[in-house]
Amino acid sequence: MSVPERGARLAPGRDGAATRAKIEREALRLFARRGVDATSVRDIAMAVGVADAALYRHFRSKDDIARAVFATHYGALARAIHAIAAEERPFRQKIERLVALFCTLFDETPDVFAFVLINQHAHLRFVPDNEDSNAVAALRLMMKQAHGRGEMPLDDPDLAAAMALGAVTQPGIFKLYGRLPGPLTARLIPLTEAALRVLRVDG
Amino acid sequence: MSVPERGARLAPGRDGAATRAKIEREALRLFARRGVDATSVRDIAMAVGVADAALYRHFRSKDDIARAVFATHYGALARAIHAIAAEERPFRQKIERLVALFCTLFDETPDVFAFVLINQHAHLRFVPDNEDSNAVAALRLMMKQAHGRGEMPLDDPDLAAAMALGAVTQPGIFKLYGRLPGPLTARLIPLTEAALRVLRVDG
DNA sequence: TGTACATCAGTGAACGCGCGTTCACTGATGTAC
DNA sequence: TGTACATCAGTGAACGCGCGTTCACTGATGTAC
Repeated sequence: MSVPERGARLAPGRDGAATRAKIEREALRLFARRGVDATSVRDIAMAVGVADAALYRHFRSKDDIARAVFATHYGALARAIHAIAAEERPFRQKIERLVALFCTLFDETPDVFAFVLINQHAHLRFVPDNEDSNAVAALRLMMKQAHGRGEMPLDDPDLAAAMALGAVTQPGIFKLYGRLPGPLTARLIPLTEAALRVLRVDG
Repeated sequence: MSVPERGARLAPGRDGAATRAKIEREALRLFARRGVDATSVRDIAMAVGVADAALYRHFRSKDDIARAVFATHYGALARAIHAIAAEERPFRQKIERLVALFCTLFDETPDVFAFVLINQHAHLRFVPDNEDSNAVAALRLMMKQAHGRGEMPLDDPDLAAAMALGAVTQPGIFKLYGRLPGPLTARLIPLTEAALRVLRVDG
């Protein structure tokens, strides 16, 4: 057959795209739990079930793996925020949806949350400052729009974004340390309320 | 002389306590800017102006240096917060003083802020959970007290501490990334206002 | 359909580098008598 | 005060380990004619 059928059986571990995806998945898991530096190339290879050298068929270096994992998840977050910003709704509802997005992200994929949070310091300087790649730029845009439309009184979009973001993510960090029990989604109402009050959008 | 006078001249680099202090100082600077893993023992020794092996006269290992630096500054922060919590004042004023403390800390010693922030993940699990060693425990106590006295309505001290802490520290992180210009002290009023509103202490 | 060749995803072994740490040693300062 | 010894803060060289990465090679799959 010239074109492989969907789901065609290949020799075990011979599907390149699947292996690459598995490398990203296992690397995320290990990076999130131990940190990038404490995770060796051999650790990742062992988790994937291949020899160390096989990783270099899919990525140019260990750093390349870390960058790819970060770009994937941080970019997805940025686009999700940007999509909410672009919706036709009152600002108040956008904030509600945003807080729900963060809580869901945290509860369903805590590894993504932990990895992005801890590694932002290392990677953020290489992320372009546009709303489709940079979650913070997307947040900033949302604040700027809301202020321009008279829906939010704070006139500094960066400060507004920082304060609201912190009020929501810091509880996530506390949860990582075991200081807050239960799913974050259970705190949806107080967290949304806090974000709205920081931004002075309440009544 | 049997007891060295204060300020007595020793042979250059022969004052043990001074060298130890300088190691902690230079290690903090390097750890804050590059991270612990990216800083080698040789880097620290070179910054101090001694041979690598000399560090081992003062610390048992590189990790011991990192732990000492973290304990020093994180402990000082915890005690400062605890001292504010213990003052005889209205809660509102305590929050004002707390936000001022964070802003001053950030503006005057950004290396301390960056180091503690980035390395909390690695060290916090070894910090005891009492108000004199753990900044978060001190904050928690302050929230619990305020709620007990009817000065702050939120009944979950951990969640309250997390949300207020995040609203204030995240702008500091933005400043580290160059997203917020000028000293943080210049934002004292909006930051205090944000913290008070998160905690529903405003009027 | 068969044959020859290219490509692709994998292997195991090795390489060299930088790292944290240890070693034997030095010389200045402190202490005992 | 002088002498003998202990302690302390430093040195330069070396060690071994684990790391990221490279290498030559293998065998399965895809492609051309």
